[in-house]
Amino acid sequence: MKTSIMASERYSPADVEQKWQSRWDEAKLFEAKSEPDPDAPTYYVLEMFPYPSGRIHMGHVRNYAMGDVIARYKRAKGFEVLHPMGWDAFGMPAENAAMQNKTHPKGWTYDNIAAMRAQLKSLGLSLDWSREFATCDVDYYAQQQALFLDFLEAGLVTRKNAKVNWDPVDMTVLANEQVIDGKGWRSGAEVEQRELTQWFFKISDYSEELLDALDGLDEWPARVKLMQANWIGKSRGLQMTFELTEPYGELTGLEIYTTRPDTLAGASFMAVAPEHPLAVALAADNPALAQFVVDVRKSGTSAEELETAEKQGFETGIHVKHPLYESETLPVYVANFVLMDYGTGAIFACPAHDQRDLDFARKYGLPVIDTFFAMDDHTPVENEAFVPPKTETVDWVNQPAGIEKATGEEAIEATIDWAEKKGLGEAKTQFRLRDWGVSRQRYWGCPIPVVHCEKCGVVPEKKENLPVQLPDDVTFDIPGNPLDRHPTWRDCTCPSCGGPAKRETDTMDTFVDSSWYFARFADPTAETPTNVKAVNRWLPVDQYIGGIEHAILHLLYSRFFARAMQKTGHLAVAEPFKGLFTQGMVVHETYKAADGSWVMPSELTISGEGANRRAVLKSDGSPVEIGGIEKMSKSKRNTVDPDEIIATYGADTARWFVLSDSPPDRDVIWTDAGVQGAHRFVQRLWRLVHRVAEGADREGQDNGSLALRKITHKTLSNVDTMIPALRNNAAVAQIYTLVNALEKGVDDNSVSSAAMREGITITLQMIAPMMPHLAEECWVALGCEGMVGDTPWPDFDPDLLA
RNA sequence: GCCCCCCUGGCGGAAUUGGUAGACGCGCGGGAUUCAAAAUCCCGUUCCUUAGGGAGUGCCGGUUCGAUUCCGGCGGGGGGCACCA
Repeated sequence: MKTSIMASERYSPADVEQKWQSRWDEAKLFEAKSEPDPDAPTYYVLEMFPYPSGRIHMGHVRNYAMGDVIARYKRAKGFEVLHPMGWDAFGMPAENAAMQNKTHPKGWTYDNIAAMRAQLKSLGLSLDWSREFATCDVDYYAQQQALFLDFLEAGLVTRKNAKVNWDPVDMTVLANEQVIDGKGWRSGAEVEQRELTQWFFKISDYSEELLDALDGLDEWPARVKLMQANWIGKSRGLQMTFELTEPYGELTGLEIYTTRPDTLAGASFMAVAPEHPLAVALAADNPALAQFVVDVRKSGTSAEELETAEKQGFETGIHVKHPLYESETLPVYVANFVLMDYGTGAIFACPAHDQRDLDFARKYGLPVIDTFFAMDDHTPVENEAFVPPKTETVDWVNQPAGIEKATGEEAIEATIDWAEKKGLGEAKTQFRLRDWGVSRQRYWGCPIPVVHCEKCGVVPEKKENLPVQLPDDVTFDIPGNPLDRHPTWRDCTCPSCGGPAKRETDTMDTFVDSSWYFARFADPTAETPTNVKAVNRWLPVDQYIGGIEHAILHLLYSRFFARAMQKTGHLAVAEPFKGLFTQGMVVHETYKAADGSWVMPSELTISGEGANRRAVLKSDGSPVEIGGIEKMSKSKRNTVDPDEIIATYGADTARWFVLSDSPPDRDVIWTDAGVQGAHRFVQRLWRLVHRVAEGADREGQDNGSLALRKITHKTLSNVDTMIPALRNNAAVAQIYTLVNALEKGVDDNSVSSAAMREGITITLQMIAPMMPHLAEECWVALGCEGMVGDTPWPDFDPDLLA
């Protein structure tokens, strides 16, 4: 059957794209085989799975288009490819929607998934939909509960008290970023600091390993590794005890931690955290101190508040001996700027060399000792502390270890040695990384599978009793966790003594759900968390792609989880993601109407250019201010709906545009002109293919054939290195150059039909990962065999590269 | 405050290891086609210029036969962490 299409006819994506999506489906082209050829190399490409908010946005289009290029390319290269999709489906938005719209989180979530699945399918992604799951599927969270129990048994989970932000109206714990100006972001209620017993994963046991193993991740962006290293925050210092001048009860000394023992000679006072055992003990007998502790606690823990919070202290009347000068003593304060959960919760303060200590010293009239550097231009410390440089050599005076000329680092090491020899303290490595608190006082999450028994205490649920399933009959008409007030759900039998008991009503942080989903994709129906054989065949993920905003939490938690799963026998590898790529955002200009409201791009007309660009409302022609280029967001109304773009130009144009303009790790600016340019190329290629097809039997003069073949193979060689490096913008530019040459060859009839056909065929194979529908349709128009999506990647001829 | 990254035409950006700066696209200018438009095609497009050239990758300096690329300083923009002692 031959369809005759005139070269003047325009390519119509609407007619074509769905057809090819169905054909790929029918051929099960993208399903990873369950019994694969053991000799075939495997490749696991994964994009961070979406939260089912309701509709996809351009960021999704970019993310999934990038992954799809790799997946289709590797497939053509002969790899057995796993490219799955799922849904990060638990979380607060579903509950907020339930409260606002009187829906049920479950219905809301699954409706959203259905809508977004259809949208994703319209993009023509080479996804293995047979492996799809949502983290709120009972089958998934049941296995997550099994994992939790295994972790608990392996000593990777602990239960302890933690200070949290408590919203007394919504009756829930809030994350720091949900506290705005000391008030709950939803309720507006004054947030309280509460101490609650919470479940924690002991990620801090792995601080050293998570840090060291970063070195081995050579396919990760250096930036992400650095951010994780900073977050883990390893520091070396001295832990030492300052002797009290007279014992307080049992206590004879105050243990502190410092990373700058070299500044010991400048010590002027001591400070302990309000939660420090010494402070607590003193407060018991001292109402003024007790009141001080309460006052200090009232202030929030958010970043902004801490930044502006003034240093506050309470003089305890207790003193310690100065370790260097027998005759001197140092007063001990309780201070709001000392953190209980870092180091020992107590510090020695050296105001001359630490800004915080200086601020405190000036406020409370404490001495500032700045005489122990023989700096040439030594100026006395006033209101700015002098921080001794770590890597520059300076002259020291009165240095405890007797140092005279050394860098800060050398001085620190020498002082630690000195202190160890004198028996004052010992070298100690501290990490900033804290244990991961996973308890959430929420309904729409994975129930923590433990039981509270009056007789036995906290008891893990038995595995055979899993899953602990969320009840469907809950209401959201009053604040708080519906699980807490459910009439019967909490009632259960103690797995230990068989007596009556109550279920834990906290659910897990949704970051837990996303910390192992990549392993579940290897066999999403396994009756254990992972099918060990399958998971070890596919993992680690060869190429993981997602936003930089997950550089720390999600990626670090997943790295911890892989280790925990390794320890509990669910996984063989410690690092889940071999290659990582963090893509930039899709950004767009913003527009503001005269009344200050944001205006959507589709509501206005733009004319002129440069300084003369003007925007007016389509409705009434009133002027609109053109604002900055920002991340697409609903609040700024600068979004472009993928559905509309697909309806107007087709999925291929949208994909081509987000892949072409900007380097993949940078932001791409969405512009109408850019999309039209991308679409212009779609039509150009379509016309070119037909001109070649129609001229197939016409012999060219052939004097341009060799030159064209050289360009063809050079382009192929370049694209072949650019696609695996995700340098799609560069690959696109290469393809443009080739297409320009092909058009020229057709125009001046200077190329043999064989060389022309080779050029156009290779072009189609190169664009197939990016614009798969167009490539298939052109493939047919040229009369090529089978589907281009099922055709091996072409080899370039090295002889033609010179 | 600490840590890190970036800076190339009107715009997004190319330039494999230090070797022809500005590929490719967008925009813009001119032209062709058209009754006209859309669509399409062709030519031009870093700046200055006395038309022979000259300058040029944020600025100043250095290394080098040669620097967008390496080193030092300054300026501008962006990001991460943050009372972490």
